[in-house]
Amino acid sequence: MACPFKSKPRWERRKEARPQELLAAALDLFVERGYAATRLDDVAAQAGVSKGTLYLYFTNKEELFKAVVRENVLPLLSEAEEIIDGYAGHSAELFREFILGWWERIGNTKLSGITKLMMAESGNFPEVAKFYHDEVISRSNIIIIRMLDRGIARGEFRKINAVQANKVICAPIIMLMMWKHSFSGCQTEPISPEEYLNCFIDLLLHGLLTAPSAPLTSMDS
Amino acid sequence: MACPFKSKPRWERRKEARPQELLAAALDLFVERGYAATRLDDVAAQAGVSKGTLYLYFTNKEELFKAVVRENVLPLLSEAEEIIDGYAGHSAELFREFILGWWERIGNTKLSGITKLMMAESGNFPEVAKFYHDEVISRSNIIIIRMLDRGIARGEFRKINAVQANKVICAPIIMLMMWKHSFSGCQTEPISPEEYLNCFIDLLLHGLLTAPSAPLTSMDS
Amino acid sequence: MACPFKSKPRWERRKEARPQELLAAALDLFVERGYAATRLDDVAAQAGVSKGTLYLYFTNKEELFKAVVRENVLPLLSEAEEIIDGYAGHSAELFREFILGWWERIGNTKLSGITKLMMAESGNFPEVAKFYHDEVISRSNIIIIRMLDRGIARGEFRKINAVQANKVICAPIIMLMMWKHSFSGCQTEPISPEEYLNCFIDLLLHGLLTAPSAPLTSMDS
Amino acid sequence: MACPFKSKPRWERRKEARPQELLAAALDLFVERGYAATRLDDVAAQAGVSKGTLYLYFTNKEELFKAVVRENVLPLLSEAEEIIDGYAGHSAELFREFILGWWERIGNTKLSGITKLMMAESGNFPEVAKFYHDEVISRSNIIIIRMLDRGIARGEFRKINAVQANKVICAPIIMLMMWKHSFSGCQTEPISPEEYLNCFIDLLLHGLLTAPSAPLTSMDS
DNA sequence: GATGAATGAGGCTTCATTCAT
DNA sequence: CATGAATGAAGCCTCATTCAT
Repeated sequence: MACPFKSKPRWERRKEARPQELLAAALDLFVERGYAATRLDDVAAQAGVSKGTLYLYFTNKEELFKAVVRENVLPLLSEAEEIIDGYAGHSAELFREFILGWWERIGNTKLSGITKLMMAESGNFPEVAKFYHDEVISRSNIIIIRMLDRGIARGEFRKINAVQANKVICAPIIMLMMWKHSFSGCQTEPISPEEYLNCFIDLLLHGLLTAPSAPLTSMDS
Repeated sequence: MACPFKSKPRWERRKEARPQELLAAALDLFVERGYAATRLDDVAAQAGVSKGTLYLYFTNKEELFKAVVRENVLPLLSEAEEIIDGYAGHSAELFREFILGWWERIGNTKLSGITKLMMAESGNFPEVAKFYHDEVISRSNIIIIRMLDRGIARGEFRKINAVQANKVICAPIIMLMMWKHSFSGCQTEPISPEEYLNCFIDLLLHGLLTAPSAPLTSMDS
Repeated sequence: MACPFKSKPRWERRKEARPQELLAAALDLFVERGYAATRLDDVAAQAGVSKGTLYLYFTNKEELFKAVVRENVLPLLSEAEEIIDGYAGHSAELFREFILGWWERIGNTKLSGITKLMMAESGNFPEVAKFYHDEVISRSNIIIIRMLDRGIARGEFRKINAVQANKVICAPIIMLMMWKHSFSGCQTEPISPEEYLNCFIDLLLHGLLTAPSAPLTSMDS
Repeated sequence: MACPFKSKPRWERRKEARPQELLAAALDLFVERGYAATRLDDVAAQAGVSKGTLYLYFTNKEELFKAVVRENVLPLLSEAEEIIDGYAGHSAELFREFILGWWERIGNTKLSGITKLMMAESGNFPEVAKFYHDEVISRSNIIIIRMLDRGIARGEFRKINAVQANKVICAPIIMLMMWKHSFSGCQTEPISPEEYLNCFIDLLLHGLLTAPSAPLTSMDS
């Protein structure tokens, strides 16, 4: 939006700036409307260029979307991987920081819309789905499973099935993103992400029961 | 499914059965492809009628969808409300039965696709979203919150914020439905719903930590 | 163009008549402008319908073109095959009748434009080219080769290589069609097809030389 | 191809070589894809310059094409005219040498693609068609007619209508060029140009019949 | 009631040409 | 001279909705 390039002539700077401007516009619109409902005309218009210009930089809609993901999402995964590998404290604290850090950098950002979009439309765009699955979902799963295994190995977590728990734990995180982009016009009392996350962390770590001794034995089956 | 028209002659029965056949076809296709991507041609074709006929029974795509929800989802909510109100046992057991019963009647059914569809496309169809929010989501929330409050009131659950916990608890349930309809072609190792649900119930009730005494005091903030 | 259906209501007759009207319009425009340069909008407009209607009857441009060929060209090939198989006279006379008959039914018709079109654009539309080659060109070649072999077997033609001669003989026939659709605006003195064909038949049967003894021995190499 | 700029420094040579490089690239692509389907981007890219540069040397696509013809085709016509005017032998031998020489210099060359292209697309580009007709076709016709008249005048050819025969004789020559560029992906057994040409010369000179006395009198009509 | 032919706006993509630098 | 970013008209195809019969 801001245009700090006034000292340069309008035209010369474009080669470098255009892709970024287009990616920013594309991110906005993909997040706002979804993949199928985003018209490339509108992306171009929002970036302040004509329809044809977009095709100078991105082969087609699919590649534009992939570029949005590469530009915005993948770096965050790398960052997360590094942080976790270097962490020294209690696994519960790691989880807490991971979840809150994720919220700060993704959940509370336009990027949450990408997650929502892919959950919503992967079925209709298999190529895009495959790309996203391979580049984002697989890596995300590995990150969480690694954290769980770390906690179990250090005796800080109960011995649970990390692969299953990964899915269960992901769910509230993903859902918080989805709610941000679903029924946003309908929520009488919108979710407070902070309270939601604290509630989630609390439940995740302590469970629901008052007494640690479970009243249900059927769980073992 | 049920056919309460036995007393009428066949051709007349057929006439009154039309809406049911259309609703069944619409359910199938909405679930398979989503709202926007479902073509009314295909709905009519799958129901064995012409496209024009569809418009005799349903004003437009939106009303068709609403009718699908009314026909298939709302009765299940009423049923759930009744069961819960009449339950006498431990709240943990109620939760367990609720979750597994939900899986049996919705999650493991085409109906899960409706949930997924609404999460995915509500943003692009505000009218539909409002309808679904008012008729389904609000009522679902009330059901779960009532169960939580019951557990707290009976001293079986910790004193948590039921409104927040509702969201957190819903999340893995909803996500299990979404995964059934997202990246289904990409999953190298598909989720086992049973294991997932057991893991969820276990975590929900017991939490993640080995010791009941939480190592994190920052939770209170 | 003429509309002899006034007694029927406009709407009812369409189902039967539409494909034919569309095929006629498509033939006209394909012949006039070529494959790539023919816009489906124009085909529809010339048939008096909207763009979308065309797609009710033909999947896409390629299928429309194939249908034009199937409707207009293939029946003529069948007819030619029958005539030749039943012919009893001298092979020179058969050739003469074949060529003049071809001129009457194809060359002097819009259909000549199809031949021209395929020669012109097969390279850019491989799928269409394959179809046309398999359905039309191969069969045409077989027809002419059969006539040549017949003449040789009956001692009426010299013993020549029928496969090669087929190509050589086809050439003036095809070229006459091509000229009709190429440089038609440039021809100061347009070709007279009848004179051209007589000249061709004469040359084909008698050759160019005054004396039957060839002055060139190098031909054998 | 030849580089007559050796006396100049390299960078200046390059400047003057630009049009040649562009023409070479244009020839390649026009021949490969046709007139309409050739994109000027590709021409510029193949010549190693930017798209804008192309417009420094050629006003537009049409002028570029004309320049390709002027550069590559017209010199060959002049050469042919000279050879024929200076020929002393039997007209049959002249024809033979003309045809084989044409094959060597045009037919068996990229240039054949120009002929094919003009036959294919002249209808959609009247300006180009007029240019090509005036500069190439008319002159070619004159050349062949002159050879026929020479043969008749010297008593070496039968007294035929040279103007018509010109067309008939051109046809197999042109068609051989067209086949090189049409259905090239479909040909199960591709044409051998040498055999084709020998067959053509043989038929042209001797005709098809076994006996010189024609069995058909209807030819005179 | 039932039909299904017809519509036409709208979306993705291409490419000859222009022009500021 | 040379560049190459930008344009925008145009073409193929889809699909919710209408309506004459």
